[in-house]
Amino acid sequence: MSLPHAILTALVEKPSSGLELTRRFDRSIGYFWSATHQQIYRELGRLEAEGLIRALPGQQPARGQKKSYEVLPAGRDELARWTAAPHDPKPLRDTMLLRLRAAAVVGTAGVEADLRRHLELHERQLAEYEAIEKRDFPPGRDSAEDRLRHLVLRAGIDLETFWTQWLGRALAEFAELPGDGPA
Amino acid sequence: MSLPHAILTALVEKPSSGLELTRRFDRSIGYFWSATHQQIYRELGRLEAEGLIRALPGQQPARGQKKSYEVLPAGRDELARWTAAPHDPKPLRDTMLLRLRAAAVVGTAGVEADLRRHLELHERQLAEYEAIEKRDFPPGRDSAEDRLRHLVLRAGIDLETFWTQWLGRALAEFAELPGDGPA
DNA sequence: AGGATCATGTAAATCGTTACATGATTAA
DNA sequence: TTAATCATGTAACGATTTACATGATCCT
Repeated sequence: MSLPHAILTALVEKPSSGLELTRRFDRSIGYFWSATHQQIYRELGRLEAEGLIRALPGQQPARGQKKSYEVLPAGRDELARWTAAPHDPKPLRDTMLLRLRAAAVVGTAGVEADLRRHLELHERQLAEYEAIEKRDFPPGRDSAEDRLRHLVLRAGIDLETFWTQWLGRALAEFAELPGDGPA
Repeated sequence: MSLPHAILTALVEKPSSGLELTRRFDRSIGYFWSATHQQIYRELGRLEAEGLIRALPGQQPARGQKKSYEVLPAGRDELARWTAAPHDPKPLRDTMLLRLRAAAVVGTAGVEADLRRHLELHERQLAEYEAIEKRDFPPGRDSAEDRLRHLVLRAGIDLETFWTQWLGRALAEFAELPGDGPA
């Protein structure tokens, strides 16, 4: 039940159309919450029906016409309520870890190449986050919003750092391992 | 499409009944792939229908009767194929990070208590993983399977370490922040 | 005999992904 | 004028979650 609140957050930050939201969910928002345009349009419809957002006035609702939304007071209240409410952390679900556990019983053939590919992907992501940090959070300027957003970006940086280190360690292990046998 | 392969991995490690699998998905398997008993029973049915697993012979299929499964050769082949195939890493989706981003626009009231609660939960999880590491992976003994399983556990330990550190930093930020205003 | 727990399922709702459909705008 | 792209959707399916249902076994 987080997608509607991700959209509310994005719209409070800046009223947007469905496609603009989609773009933002591929960039900054997407660093901690991803969504496709199909999810976004469906959810925009629901949020509007519930009276939490509304289309900006002065726009005809024709298909193919741009339609921007803004958050209504009820939407802001709901977002504040959700943000303050306790939520349990979700258990981890990671395919690569599962594949390594599987490799322990069916053999390691083929996994190493994908470990290397993942390492490259995470290194690229890490470099992108660090560029954003340098650009958007220079030392000194620190409003409360800035510090919170910087904190979120730090989580992304630290997580990508973890993955690059762990994948490096995994590849080092593979180098020492015997062949591809099922054990 | 990873749940069937998580179940195959578990069953290759040791043939089990649905409830036994459920218990294992609350313990070791669950450290990187969680599943409820409803998912597990449904998937066991599918895997059996596809001829990848079978009920251990010599058991009547009555309701409420324990029924154990083992992996057939076709199941082991499918698991090896899936393990070797490339998979893209899934984008991050984390509720706490989203809530902090939301807090930047609707105010931080109430979040701090849950940050503290999460910190405790992650500290407990980290302690549990470290106890397992001490118990199951003493230095010296290192078969190929052991090294791979240890690697997976290390990921869990490092991830929990990241969270405890990041949550600590977040709480330190909150201590320096002004009141609960929407910015 | 009765209740707790073990064990296996069913049903319904929501969420997420993939594929497809359709109108509007812009540029060759 | 036609092709590409912008923009908004629909449809279908699979995965996940929550709630409920039911038989078997064990203990008192």
